[in-house]
Amino acid sequence: MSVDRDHVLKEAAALLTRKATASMDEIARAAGIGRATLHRHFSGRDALVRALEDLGIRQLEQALDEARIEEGDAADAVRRLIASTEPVAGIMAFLFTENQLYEAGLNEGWNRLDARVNALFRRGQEEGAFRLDLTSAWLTEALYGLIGSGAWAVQDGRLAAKDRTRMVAELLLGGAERRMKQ
Amino acid sequence: MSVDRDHVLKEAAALLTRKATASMDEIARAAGIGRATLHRHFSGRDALVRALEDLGIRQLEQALDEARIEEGDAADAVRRLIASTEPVAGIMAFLFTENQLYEAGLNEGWNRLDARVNALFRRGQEEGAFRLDLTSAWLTEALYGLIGSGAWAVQDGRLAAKDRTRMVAELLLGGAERRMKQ
DNA sequence: CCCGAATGAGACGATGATGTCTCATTCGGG
DNA sequence: CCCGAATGAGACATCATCGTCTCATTCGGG
Repeated sequence: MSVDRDHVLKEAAALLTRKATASMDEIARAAGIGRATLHRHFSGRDALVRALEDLGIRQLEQALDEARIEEGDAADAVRRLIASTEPVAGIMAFLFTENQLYEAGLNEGWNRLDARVNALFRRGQEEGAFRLDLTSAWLTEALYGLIGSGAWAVQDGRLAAKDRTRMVAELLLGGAERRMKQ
Repeated sequence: MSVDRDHVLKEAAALLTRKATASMDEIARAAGIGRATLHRHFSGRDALVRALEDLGIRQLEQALDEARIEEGDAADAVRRLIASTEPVAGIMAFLFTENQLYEAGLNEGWNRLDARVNALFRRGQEEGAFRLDLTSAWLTEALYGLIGSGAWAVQDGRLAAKDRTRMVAELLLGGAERRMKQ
């Protein structure tokens, strides 16, 4: 009987990723519940989006932990990170575009994640694994962008789901890694 | 007196890229005209967005022509392409996300552009300049995504405008180019 | 089995955006 | 200079969505 809050959020993310202007009624239908019930769990659209942000941040943070990005070879850490973002990619794609639309640097948790990812790329640069002419800020930005692109491409059938991790990782790292020989 | 249609579209694109839900009134103000006048030129919001798509496609096509992507070294062609998308990057970022939201493969002009960019990457692969394990479809997707990421990063001040072309091109090509030595 | 809590369906007023319209003003070509 | 075309401001009805509310129904724990 009781509604699974996280399930609702996941359905909402999936729908909003495709159609950012979806109405509360559409979101409710997509989650398989009534509009009234949706309002009982999220006081309004803003609250829903904020909860969505929280879920995304929580899950991405979990992905960062699982990937143990602070350990071992930086390039491998990036590969593990991309692999473990697999189930979060949809929500990330939504939040990534959403964040462009509103003022940036607003969310505390997001800044914390950003710093962690940034640190990973900086570590890679300091260890000599990553190029220095591409800033770690840009590499971070590119990581988000490519994960989003990958998620969309999979969603629209332009990319096989099983290839997503490899395609994103190979493209990003191929550009980020320092070349032995040009 | 007469309103510059393209100028209105550019202002609209700039605003909508930041705030996709901007009202017709906001768009009109941003373009420096009255709401009534905006309606005189674009029968409705849908018509405006469609005109925006046309402008973006037209300008991107022009960028493809200017870059002469069919000529010379494929990697250099990609660099030229990214460089000449500089002034269109904002609109592209908007259209890229917009296209995710609506059903894909709908627009004729867009498919034509897609085919051209795709052909560029395929040519690079056939000429041995690009890796074969990353599909040309994915490289195309990644190009759009990185251009969008770059445009947003510049817009939000996270990336210097003068570095945009190089950052996008280096990251994309570094990943796309076949390595002599791993 | 039974009762309370949670849900779905739908009505309701409020709100904001839309598209159309009018009218006074302004611009620019002839 | 003058007249017509284009514009800006705003009024107006319409429409979609929102958030709240009610009520019948259903689910599940005790």
